[in-house]
Amino acid sequence: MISTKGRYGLRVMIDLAKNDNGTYVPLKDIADRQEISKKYLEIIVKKMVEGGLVKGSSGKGGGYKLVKKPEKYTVGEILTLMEGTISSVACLADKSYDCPRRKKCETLPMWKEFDGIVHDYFYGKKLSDLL
Amino acid sequence: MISTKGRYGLRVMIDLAKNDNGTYVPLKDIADRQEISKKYLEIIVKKMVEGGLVKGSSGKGGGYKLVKKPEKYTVGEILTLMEGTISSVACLADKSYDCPRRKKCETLPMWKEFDGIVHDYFYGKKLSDLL
DNA sequence: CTAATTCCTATTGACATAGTAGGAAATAGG
DNA sequence: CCTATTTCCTACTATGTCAATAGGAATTAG
Repeated sequence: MISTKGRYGLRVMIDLAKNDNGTYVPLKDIADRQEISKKYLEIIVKKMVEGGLVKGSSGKGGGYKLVKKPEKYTVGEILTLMEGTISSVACLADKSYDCPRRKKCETLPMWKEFDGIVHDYFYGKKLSDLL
Repeated sequence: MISTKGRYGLRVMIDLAKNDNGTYVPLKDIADRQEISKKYLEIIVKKMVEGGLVKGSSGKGGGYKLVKKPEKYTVGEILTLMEGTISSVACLADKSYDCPRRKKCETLPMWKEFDGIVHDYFYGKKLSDLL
């Protein structure tokens, strides 16, 4: 299940794309438009800055802006950053985890196939597709 | 993310299907084969009994058995019972929830489309496909 | 200098997850 | 009837995540 981090994060990205006029967009404006607490959005946006999705600028006239064009972002990369993983099962979320039942597990192939579908869907969808 | 309830539940169903000889299969055997604590499986299987997926019988010679043929179960119905919902976002998980931003939400159509894909995948997959 | 804004740390309440523990009730077979 | 086996039931617990809130420090444009 996608949490508010992923859902709100995506909405922030869309908001930034829609209100991009070259300058920085203050978080307060985004919070007002999206009807999400600005305080909570700070946590969300901080992650996005750390993950390199957006750029922040302090001080008056500051705010946030996208670092590339909306068509260059995939929904997948945004969700993966915000959620940590997009995998549907713990077995596949941690790539380094080597399950002892890997070979005999009857469900693993299904989870892998499903994960592939999910991956293809979200990485095939661009931020610009949501505007 | 599918929790152990859904993952283990599915494995119990597969185990029951594979070891179905007309009689009841004791949980101890399933726990041994699946390498999952029997105590924990009790919680899992209890849900499956309540949900009508399997039938339980107490006492010596007791255990659990499927109530229909493996090809009559979909993975979707099993996961939905165990997880509560299979929806990827809270907005869609609770059918009665009427989001005030429903009309202007730019992400909702995507979540709906994605949920459709997930639904089709899991409800199109039969328990018998996993044997 | 000031107002606006991000940046940073800490805290909280509620809930879910992944179990464990102990025993009561039921039942088949001798 | 007795016993071994098995489900059924209630309770408990530790850990973590979620969804925030709170207060203030640092930064910067005008």
